[in-house]
Amino acid sequence: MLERWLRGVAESSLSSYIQGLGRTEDLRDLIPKGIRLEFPKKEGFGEISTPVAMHLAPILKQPPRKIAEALRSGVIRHPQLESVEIAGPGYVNFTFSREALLETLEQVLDHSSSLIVPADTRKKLLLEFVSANPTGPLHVGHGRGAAYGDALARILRSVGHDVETEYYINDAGNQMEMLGRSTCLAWRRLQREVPPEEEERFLKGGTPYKGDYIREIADFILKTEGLLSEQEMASALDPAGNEKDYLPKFTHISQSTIMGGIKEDLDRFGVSFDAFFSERTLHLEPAGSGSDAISTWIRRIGQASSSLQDEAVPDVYEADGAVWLRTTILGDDKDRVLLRSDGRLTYFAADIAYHAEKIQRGFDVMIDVWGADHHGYIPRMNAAIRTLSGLLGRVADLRIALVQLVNLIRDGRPVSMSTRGGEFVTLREVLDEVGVDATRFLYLTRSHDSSLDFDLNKARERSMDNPVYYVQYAHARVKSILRQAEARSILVPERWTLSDLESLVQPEERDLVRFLDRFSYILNEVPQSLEVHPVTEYLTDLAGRYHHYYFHHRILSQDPQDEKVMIGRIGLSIAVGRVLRSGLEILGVSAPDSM
RNA sequence: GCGCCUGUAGCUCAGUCGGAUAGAGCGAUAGACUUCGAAUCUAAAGGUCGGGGGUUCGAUUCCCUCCAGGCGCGCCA
Repeated sequence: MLERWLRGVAESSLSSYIQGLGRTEDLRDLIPKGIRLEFPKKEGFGEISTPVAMHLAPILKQPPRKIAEALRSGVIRHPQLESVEIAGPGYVNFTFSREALLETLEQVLDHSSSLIVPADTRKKLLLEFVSANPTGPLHVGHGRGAAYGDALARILRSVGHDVETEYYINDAGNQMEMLGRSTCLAWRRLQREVPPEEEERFLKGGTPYKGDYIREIADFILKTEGLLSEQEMASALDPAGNEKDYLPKFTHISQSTIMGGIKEDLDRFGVSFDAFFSERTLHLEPAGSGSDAISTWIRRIGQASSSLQDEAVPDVYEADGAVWLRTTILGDDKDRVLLRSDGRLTYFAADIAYHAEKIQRGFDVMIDVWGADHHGYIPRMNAAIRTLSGLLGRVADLRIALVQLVNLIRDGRPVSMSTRGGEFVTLREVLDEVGVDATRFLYLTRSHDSSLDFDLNKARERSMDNPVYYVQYAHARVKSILRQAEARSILVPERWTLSDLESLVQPEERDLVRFLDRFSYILNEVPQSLEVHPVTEYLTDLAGRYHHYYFHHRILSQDPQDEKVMIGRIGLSIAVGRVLRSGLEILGVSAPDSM
């Protein structure tokens, strides 16, 4: 809040200085990135600092200290600032007045005002995440994507954006058939031995899905569908025979069972989606064959592009009996097939259709959260988006966030995982073991772009290795103090005024107040960076500062003479509690009143 | 072979799209509960920012190169 204000006055001060030099450019033209503001960690460099004078010096051909001086004289008259100092080669260090800081505290305590200053422009965003294939339960890797995507959605909403979240279900293609065959085979095994030749023939040389969940589904089918005669079984398992009747049934039951389990897990994890989008629906349209089919198909998606009806789609061509998209123009290794020579669409083609659909729904920005193993997919998707932009006549903005691997650690050793072999730790198992709060928080302590070591032993510990408890404890501590105050019948103001807070004079108090003010700033950085971990880091830091304060200054005084001081400190505590609760909620973590 | 991510204290990691003396936690060391919750706090210790070049007034940050680890390179999804 103070940061936002300071940015404004600094901009106008520098702008008038630049005009005074006889230059016609806008400040934004000279430094497109804007004025850089920093929060110095060291004492003595002010509360907010800027090296902007050094950035402008070579552009304006003026000495940095001179620019700094101009900036200083332009802002110093504001009562919000206690001092503005120029240091070193040309840093400008701002220190806020006590009144300005107390006013921000008053705002934090005002329940009618939001803790968070909204972004300048409200955008319509579509956030797609998790999108795990419905061929098996969510594992720890999906869990990280779920925690990240959900927290990102909450943060983007908290700063005022209009966010829709979506889960793309890959319910088409070979994998679904293989899923059906896998459960069918397992179901068969529940009745009698299956000779290897029969298994091989049935699976058509493919690799079946394994794992307990396949057997459980088979068991479920056995219970609901019963046994079949040997003759019926034989036809059910014959790849050339009766599979049309049986296989879709197995596929359907398997998929809906797995998807139901995924939704249960997400629900328990506190992750919700506005919509689930089925890939299969995209394959129903259109008919046709060859490059003509893909063109009409893409056009049908882009109904807005009526002017293109009879033109060839750019970058789409036919070769080797298949239809290709020229993705190499945007750095892909090779062009990619859209329509196979057998007339079926590829996964990529469907994904393009899906994104075309997104674009037409009118989102300003699409954000896709993918597992890191999909990074090779980025160039072709960017190429596709470019083609779609031309086709649909509007520029589409796609941002892709890759979530790196999760390494589970137990007893100091990595837990080996292999999805193919059905050996993996499910999200559900982790939630059973360490709980929702710790799991979510730990997933968000590192940048999504770095691989994460998830230590199951430490996740269960209640130590500083497990910062979720540290933060929750600070919140519980605030609540505990308030309970004490109530028990002692201390009169806490319902509506806080500056005079209630004037007693806050300690350096630790000032530090806390200005740190509370930074909450909004941290959240407002997220839409650009798409990084969520600064929020967990901020909360951990805030909790630490409060614990520190608590140990050095008694909040509830024994001495009735100190009532004024006590009220101020209670106010500060309430403010810390509000920000901690708000921050934890934004991460999808609970803020218990007692632990 | 090519591409993406990573390499910072013993360990796990921050480091704000080039800025001031590189920061936390854990672990190890020494301390603090007759007082608001010790799931906490305090103190000191710990660094050739993977190696080497380059650009710059200034590089952990940008460029090149090498080394190490992870992941990916289908008319699979």
